[in-house]
Amino acid sequence: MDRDTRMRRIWETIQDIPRGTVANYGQVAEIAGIPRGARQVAYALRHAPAGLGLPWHRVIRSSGKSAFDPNSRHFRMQRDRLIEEGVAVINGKVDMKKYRWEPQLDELLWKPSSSWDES
DNA sequence: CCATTGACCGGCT
DNA sequence: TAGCCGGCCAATG
Repeated sequence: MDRDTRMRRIWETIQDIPRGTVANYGQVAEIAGIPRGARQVAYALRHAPAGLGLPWHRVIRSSGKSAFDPNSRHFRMQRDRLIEEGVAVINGKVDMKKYRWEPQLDELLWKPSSSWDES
């Protein structure tokens, strides 16, 4: 799988994260068909065209914390957007047990074959 | 080709 | 709970 295909799958997966829920990097990678690709998700997110309008704020670390520096503009934007969606952020942390995206099988299969074939 | 980097992760102290 | 640490893996230098 080449770089563009990987990034495309990652972006598509992130688009699927429902409002009011969050997903961690490793989870996005796995659903995108890239096991152990957490760092690739970070890369794809870093290089995503702004025009895609990805809900990037719904992607956080497995620890429940933002990947950004607490003093950064990104951190505040992420926190504010999550709160606006109804996701509780207590002491900079999200309760993963409660808000983690739990996609059902049919949610993963509605996509076109291009997203689940291998090679 | 080898070394470093990074919006990461999970186990262990 | 908070770090530290080794593992991870594509992109960069």
